[in-house]
Amino acid sequence: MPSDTWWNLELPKRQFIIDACLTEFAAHNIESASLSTIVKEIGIAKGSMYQYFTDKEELYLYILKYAHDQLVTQLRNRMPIAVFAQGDMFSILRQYLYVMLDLQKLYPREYTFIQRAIRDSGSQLTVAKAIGTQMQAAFVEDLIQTAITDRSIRDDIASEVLEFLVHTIISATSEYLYDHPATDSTNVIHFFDQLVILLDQGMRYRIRK
Amino acid sequence: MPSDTWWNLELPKRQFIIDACLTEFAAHNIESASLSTIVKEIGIAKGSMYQYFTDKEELYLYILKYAHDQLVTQLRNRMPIAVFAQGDMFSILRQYLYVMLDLQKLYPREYTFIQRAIRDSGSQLTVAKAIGTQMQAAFVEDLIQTAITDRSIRDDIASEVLEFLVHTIISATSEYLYDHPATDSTNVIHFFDQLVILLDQGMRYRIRK
DNA sequence: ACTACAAATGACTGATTAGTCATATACAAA
DNA sequence: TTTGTATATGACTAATCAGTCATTTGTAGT
Repeated sequence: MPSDTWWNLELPKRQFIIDACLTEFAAHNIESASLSTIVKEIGIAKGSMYQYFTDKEELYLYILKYAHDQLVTQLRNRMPIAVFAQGDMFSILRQYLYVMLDLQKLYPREYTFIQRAIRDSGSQLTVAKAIGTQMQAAFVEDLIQTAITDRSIRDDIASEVLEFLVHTIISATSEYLYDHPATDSTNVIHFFDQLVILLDQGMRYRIRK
Repeated sequence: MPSDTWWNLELPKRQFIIDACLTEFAAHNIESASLSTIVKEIGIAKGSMYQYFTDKEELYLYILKYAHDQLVTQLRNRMPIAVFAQGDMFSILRQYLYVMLDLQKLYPREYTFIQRAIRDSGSQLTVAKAIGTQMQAAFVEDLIQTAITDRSIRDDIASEVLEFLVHTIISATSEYLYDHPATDSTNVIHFFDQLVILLDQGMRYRIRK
C-alpha cells in the first residue's frame, strides 16, 4: 500500500519510477537490489522514495504485483475463454507456450522480474512466491483438472504428477527463453511443438488393459 | 588456487572452514554471502581468510568445486558402469532420480549450493555455471545419445528436445526436493516412477507410420 | 637464547547500504 | 501578500561490506 503521495503523482512520473524499479529488480534479487542505484537512475532524492513507500520490501512487492498484473492482463487478452472452449489440452498448452514467448519478448523486464521473484523467494517473502506462481499454478491446475474430467488425458497417473510435469515444462521453457533470447522465433516454436508432442503421447488418455 | 598456507593447514581445520563456507554459500548467492559472517562463524580473523584465498570469488569457486567433486564421486559410486550396461534408458533415469534423492538427503548443503550456483550464475561467473551444470549435462547427453543409437528411443524428435526434457525433469525434481524436504521417501519414489512412465511413453521408439 | 620464517590477527580504509529527518520548495487558498 | 499544506530534498546515521597491512604470535632450527 503505497502512500497517498504516490497516488498524487502524475502518471508519467509514476511510470518512470516503476520502469527504473523494474530494471533493477529484474537484474538483482531483493537483497542485493539497491535503492540508491534506483533513485540515482531516476534522478530523484532518496527521501522522496520513502514518501511513497515505507521500505524496500513494500516497494519490491508493489512492483512485483504491478508486473504480475501487467502480464496477467496480457495473458487474458491472448488466451480468451474461446481458446479453452474448443481444442484439446495439448493444443491449449501449445498456444500457451506461444503466448509466453510473445510476452517474454514484449515485456522482458516484467517477465524476468517475476521469474526471478519465484526463484529467489525462499522461505521468507512468501507473498512474492504466491504472486509469482499464482499465474502459472492456477492455469495449469485448471487445464489438468478439466482434461481429466473430460477424459482427454489419462487418469491412471496422479494428477499432481501431471501438473508437476506441465508446470515444469512451462517454467523450464521460461528459463530457456531467458537464457536463449529468442532471435529466431520459428526455431523456438518448432522446439515447443516437439515438446508438446512428447507430452501428448505420454499423457493422453488410453484404455487400460 | 588457494595458497600454500591453505594446504599447510591441518585437514580438520580446512574441513571446518569448508563447512562454514558451504553453509553460507548454500543460503546466499555470491553477491550477498558475507565473508564477515563466515569468519565470525568459524572464529578466525578475517585476515586469515585472505591468507588462504585471494578474494571472495576464488573462495566461492573453490568451495563450489569441492561440493561438485564430492557429489560427482558419490554419484559415480552409486551409478557404476554396470548400471548403464544393462537396462534401458528409462530404468537408468529412474535409478538416477533415486540416487539424487539420496544425495540430497546425505549432502544437503553441497546439493543446495550447486543448485544455487547454477541458478544464480548469470552471464558472469561462467565457471560456476560450467561446473554446476557439467555433472547433469554430460550425464543426460550420454544417456540420450546412447539411447538414440541403440534405438531405444524415438529418433523423429530432435535430440535437443529430448535432452531438454530429461534435463528439465531432473532439475525440476531437484528443486522440488529442495522445496519439499523428503520426509517420506516412498511418496517421492512413487512420484518419480510415475514421471518416468510418462516420459517413457512419450519418448520410446515407435515405428513410423 | 637467538634467528628466521610461517601464520594469525584485528584495527583500519573506503565504499555502499537502508532508512531518517530537519529544512526547503512549491502551490493553492484567503 | 500571507498562511497552510503537500511534496521534495540531501546531508546524515549506523551498519555492513570486501579487502589491506603493520604487527604479533607460533614454530622450528641452530
